[in-house]
Amino acid sequence: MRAPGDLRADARRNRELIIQTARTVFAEQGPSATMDEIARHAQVGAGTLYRHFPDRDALFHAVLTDALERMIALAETTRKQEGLAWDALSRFVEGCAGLRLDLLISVAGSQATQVATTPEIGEGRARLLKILDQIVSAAHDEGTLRHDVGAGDVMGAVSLLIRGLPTLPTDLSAELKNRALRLVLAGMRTDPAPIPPPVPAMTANDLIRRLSTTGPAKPAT
Amino acid sequence: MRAPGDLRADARRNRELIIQTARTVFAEQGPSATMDEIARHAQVGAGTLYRHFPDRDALFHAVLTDALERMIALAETTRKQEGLAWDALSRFVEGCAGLRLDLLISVAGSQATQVATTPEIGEGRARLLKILDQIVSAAHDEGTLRHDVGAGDVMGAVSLLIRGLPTLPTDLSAELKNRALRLVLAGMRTDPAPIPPPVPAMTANDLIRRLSTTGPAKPAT
DNA sequence: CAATAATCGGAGAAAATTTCTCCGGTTTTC
DNA sequence: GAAAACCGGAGAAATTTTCTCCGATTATTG
Repeated sequence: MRAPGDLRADARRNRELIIQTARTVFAEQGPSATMDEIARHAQVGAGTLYRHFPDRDALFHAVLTDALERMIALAETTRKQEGLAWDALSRFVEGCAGLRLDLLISVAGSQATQVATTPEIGEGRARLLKILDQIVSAAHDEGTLRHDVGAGDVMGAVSLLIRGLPTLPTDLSAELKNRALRLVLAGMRTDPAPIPPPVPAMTANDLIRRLSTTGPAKPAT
Repeated sequence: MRAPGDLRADARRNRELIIQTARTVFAEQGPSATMDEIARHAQVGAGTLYRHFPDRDALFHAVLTDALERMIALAETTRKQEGLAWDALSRFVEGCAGLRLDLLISVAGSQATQVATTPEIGEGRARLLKILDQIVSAAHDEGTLRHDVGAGDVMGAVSLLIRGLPTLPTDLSAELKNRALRLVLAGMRTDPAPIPPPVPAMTANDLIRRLSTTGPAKPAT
């Protein structure tokens, strides 16, 4: 017998799937992405989406909460696991990119939706920024992070870059995003990065060539 | 007597106003921003908008062409005026931010709209990237720009950052964008930047405080 | 393995949004 | 100061989005 409030296995799976999918869709399209679009991306019927989340705000809130939890977990993990604060910081930033933990942190601060002003969300955000602040301070003390770079700068840069360029082919968008992220990290160091990774440059021709291939994945009409 | 095709003074003014406004709206909301929204931002009636541009594609094309021209002009100017290629590069990047010459360059390469595949646009883009490539090469030779950073990286970073975070209060969005831009530029240097500008860091508390104020400017309902 | 209960998917009506025209009023030009 | 060109925005038509309903499907229990 399942306790009330427990979901059936497939229901729980779907709920999770929807949240994860919605995060990337919200991240790319902003908080007004349509419900049907999210359902389509998650390959789930509209009914399923609405059963789990009565309206956009409910979904948005769930996504926000989930994303915050993940980011907090990520920040705490890296802080504990890495000896050097700098490594914790860069792993956090890269982790955010990998998980597509997105601009949500900033959307959460705006009046874009009612839900975003929830005390719960504000609290989570404050908690995250506090941890990030500790990492940043440690990196300052350590001498690896520029002193004119704060936790707000880190969050800001992540929020800006993480979205990618949804109108571009997916892989190109991802690559440009990662390269820009690397540059930001390099720019945050006091010294030239110890191992400037010898990735070849993306030249004008590289870009042009890859722009002329197919566009972003479009849902079937 | 005006030649046919010449517009009356007020018409020309409005046309220009619409293009400039549409650029920032497209940049923030993507190529599917609604016509009415653009009209509202430009403080112009819908009729006026449609008289000048029969449909979204026409407007989008005009915006794209205009943006390309400005970017090309900007690139050429900085290249001529600045002795150091690095200075030309950073002035170009900052100029793009200031003019909100935006992700359009990348949208132009996708299949987001039919119009984006126009030969005219592709040609302009290639021209811009060629100039940028020259600046980048010069900066490489000069020893100021990392060799693993190409013109594609510069364009990519600009496109990613320039959009800002439209869901945030305008001034906060602008500041975060500018700070991130500076970090990217710093990250592109071979050496630590000669004058690491002593702007105070944006701390976690700074960010939280400014997130709790009013959201982005919303049009009157 | 069957019975049962919960969940799924998607068609489609209702609501909301967007497009785009039309015309009375205003501004520019000669 | 008259004529031609342009402006603005109300609102009908078209499109998009929301959200419900129910037959089909899938998980769970004994």
